[in-house]
Parts: sequence; structure tokens; C-alpha cells
Amino acid sequence: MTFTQAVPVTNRLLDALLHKDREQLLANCEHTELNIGEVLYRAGEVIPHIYFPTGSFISLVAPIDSTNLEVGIVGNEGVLGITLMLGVDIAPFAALVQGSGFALRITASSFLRILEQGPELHQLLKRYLYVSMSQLAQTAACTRFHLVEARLARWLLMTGDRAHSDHIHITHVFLAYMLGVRRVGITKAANMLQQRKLINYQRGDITILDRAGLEAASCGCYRADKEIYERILG
Amino acid sequence: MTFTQAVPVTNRLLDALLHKDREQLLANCEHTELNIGEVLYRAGEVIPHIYFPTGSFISLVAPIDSTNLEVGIVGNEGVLGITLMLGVDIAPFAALVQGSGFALRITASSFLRILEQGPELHQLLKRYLYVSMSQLAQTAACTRFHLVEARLARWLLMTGDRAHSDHIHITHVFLAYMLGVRRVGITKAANMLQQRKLINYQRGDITILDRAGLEAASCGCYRADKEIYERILG
DNA sequence: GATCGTAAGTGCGTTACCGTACAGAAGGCA
DNA sequence: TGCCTTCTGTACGGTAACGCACTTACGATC
Repeated sequence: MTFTQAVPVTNRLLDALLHKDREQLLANCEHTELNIGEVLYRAGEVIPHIYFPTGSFISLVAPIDSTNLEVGIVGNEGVLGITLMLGVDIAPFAALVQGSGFALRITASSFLRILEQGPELHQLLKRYLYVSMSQLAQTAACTRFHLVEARLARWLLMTGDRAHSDHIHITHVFLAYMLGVRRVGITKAANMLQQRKLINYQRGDITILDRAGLEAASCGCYRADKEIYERILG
Repeated sequence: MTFTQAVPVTNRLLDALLHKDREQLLANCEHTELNIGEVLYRAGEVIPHIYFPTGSFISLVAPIDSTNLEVGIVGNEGVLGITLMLGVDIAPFAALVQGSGFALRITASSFLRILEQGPELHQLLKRYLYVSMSQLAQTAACTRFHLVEARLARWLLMTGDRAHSDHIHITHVFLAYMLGVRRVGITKAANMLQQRKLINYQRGDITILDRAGLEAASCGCYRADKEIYERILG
């Protein structure tokens, strides 16, 4: 049984805007449903829309050799396609829907127009871009130094946050692909976490049982990411 | 004997500006000499100056656990402190002078003022920021998947480019620190490259003997970095 | 020329992860 | 009920890199 998340379903960046700016942005947005597995951008191709996830969340995936590596996750704390504001309409990474749900989307051209008119919005998104860069570097270092088990724990926490739920639907194969390790590596790590009663899983349905414990099992990167976000945008 | 590079010593970003914009920027810059080992920024601290390296080059270093990892290099193809334009005056990474030489520097406040007046400059630096982000992701993936020997080759090529010289002064200990591996790992990898007549080294003085060969020994990331730069800024 | 600090090489056991292959287990579907 | 697909568990040899400790080599300085 897959869990459909219940509550929040707004976007933190939009919430942070003044009423007037938010209204103008929303007037140009359309509500859209994103389905797991959907590819929103391919690396190197033109970005057609910007997405503000409300209930959905999205992986940023960098192509490398003939494989891939996840370099970031965007949920309702952020926005997808932010690089558009740098004057380049090409996606630097692929974007893959990781959790089904809704998002507000706006065309690239409308977005750029509104951006010019709203210095408040502009300022907010610049700060978000700063946070994204910091987190990208954090992830780079994490990927280099931390063990698979800790990285998995971090991933589950981050994803749980963005799914607004302790239930995540994803298989070992797919997790391996995201973290850039073998499937067996995930199986082993997940097993350890399960034995320690931190999570429970079964054919693609993962449940976080003990958030605090999982945080202790994860590397400091989970906390570091949150801190940089709060410091700059909180 | 350490080699002091001779020729170019301009900055590619500044060169790309229109005469008028460049003049205005230069009028607010001061020429400064950077010495190897100098720490220009510490992660989390305020950024006092922006640097446009001409002959010098600088490592961007992310703190992780109690160690560090290099996540980028800035030479005369770029600018240090670019995140300032995102409205945050805190350095996301440490910045460490890796190659002595000159740079043009400008105070953060002057920089922001000029930025507002010159849309041309603004546009250019936004594009540079895009390139930086792309390269950061590339480095993240590289660090995850590629062998030390290939990564070392890449590093030497990148650094050689930025030093405008085939002579680089750096010890194994320091290289290990940059690449996030053991010193012995560097010794071994460097030895292989030397045996293959691609480089030569001796007590901290490394010479690139065969650029093409070294490129073949490096991972594709060296070329990928160049391509993204040329595509967006070339 | 003796001394000392820094740089580089060697050796050894350990470990995390890799590639591959195969076996069991769960669930959907006919 | 039986079949087939998908997901998960196990096993095995291989290897890149680790931590640590020690040795050798170079060069500057006294």
C-alpha cells in the first residue's frame, strides 16, 4: 500500500513572499500533477517550465560516463529550474520526479518577466540559489567520504521531509542508481538499518520507524543541509 | 627551481566585457599580489573582496567532518567571490591561494554597486555562475567514480591551464588533501604517471611532459569542464 | 661535512565496495 | 492454481583505497 501524503502542500518559497508578489506569481502559474518516473528536464536541453513543488518532489541527476548520480533533491522547500535566472535556458542536470504529487508551474518566459518586475521574488530566489550551491558542495563531499549506510540514512530523511511522510516508495535498484552504488550495497545497508529498527521495508515500500535514530545513523550532512537552508532562507 | 610564468596575465571575464564596462570596473579595482598558501576566505565568514585572478589561481575548499575537499579551482578564466551577487555576503567555501601571482580585486560593496549599473557585467557573471554550478556537479560525480590516477591527471591539467605553465609547485601531501585521498595514494598515482613519461616530479616541482598523454590518462571531466565553459561563455 | 626538516617510497594487514551470478520470496495475472 | 515478473538476499573472488609505521632521499642550514 502506498501512502498518499495528507497535509501541508504549499511551497515554502512562495509562502515567504509578500502577498502582492505571491499573487502575481500565482496568477501566472498552473497547477499540475507530477507522476513518479516522469522526466521534467534532460541535461543540456532547454528548460520549458519552472516548477514549485507543493506535494511532489524531484531528483536532480548529473550524467557521468554512461551512468548517473543524484546531486540534489527539490521538494516544497525549493524550486526546480532556478538556473534559468542566470540567463541560460539550458538545464545543467536532468530532473526526475521522485515522488508523485502536485506542483505549481510557470513557463520560462513568464517566469523571467515576473522576475524582473518583482525584486522581492528575485532576492528570495537568489538566496535559494546560494543554498543550492552550498548543498551541492556538501553532497559532493558526502559522496566522497561517507559510507553507504550513512548516505542512505541521509537520503531517506531528506526524502521523507520532502514527501511529508514517513513512507517512501522506492526500490533498492533505484536507490542504488541515485546514490551511485551497487544494488547489493543498498540491500546490505538497508538491512542494517532495518535490523536496528530504524526503518522497515518491503518490496519498495520503506517506512521510517525512528527518525531520531535514523538521524544518528546518518552523516552530519543531513543536518548541515538544513542549517544552511535555515540560515539563509529561514 | 620554481618557474614564474611569463605571458598572458589578463582575465578572460574582464576581456569579454565592452570597453566602457571594463573601464568602470577597473577604475574600482586594485592590483594585488597573492601568495601561495594565503587564505582569502573561510567558509561561513564574510566576503570582503572579489578577486579576478590574472596570473594567480585559487582553490575552493569545502569543509567536511574535520577535513576538507577541493570543489573547484579559479584562475584567470573566472572570478572568486561570485556568490556575492546572490545577495549573501557569506563565503560558502574556503578560498586558498594555490598559485602565486597577481589578481585584480574590488571591495564587496563597490562590486555590488557596479553590478547594478552594468547589466552587461551582470549578465556575464550570471553565466559564469551557471558554469561554476555545472562544474561543481561534474566534480562531485568525478570524485565519486573516477580513480585517483585519473583525477590526479585532471587536476594537473586544470592547474597547468590556470598557472599558464607546465610547471606546478605542489607536494604529494597537499595534493592528497585537495583530492581527499591518502598521501600514499598520490605517491602511487604520480609514480605511474611519471613512469609513463607524462609528468616528471621532484620534491614538490611537477612538470607536465606530455599534455596529450596526460589528457588521455585523465577522466573525461577535464574535457567536460572546458566544454561547458566554452559553450556558455566562449 | 654533520645535522635536521621536509618530501617521497615501501610494506602490510584491513575494509568498503565492486561485478557477477544465482536463489528465494512476494505479488500480479491468467 | 500455476506462472511470471519484480524485488530482495546471499555468495564469491577481486580491487582500489585505507590507516599506520618505517625507511630512504634530498636539500638547506649551521
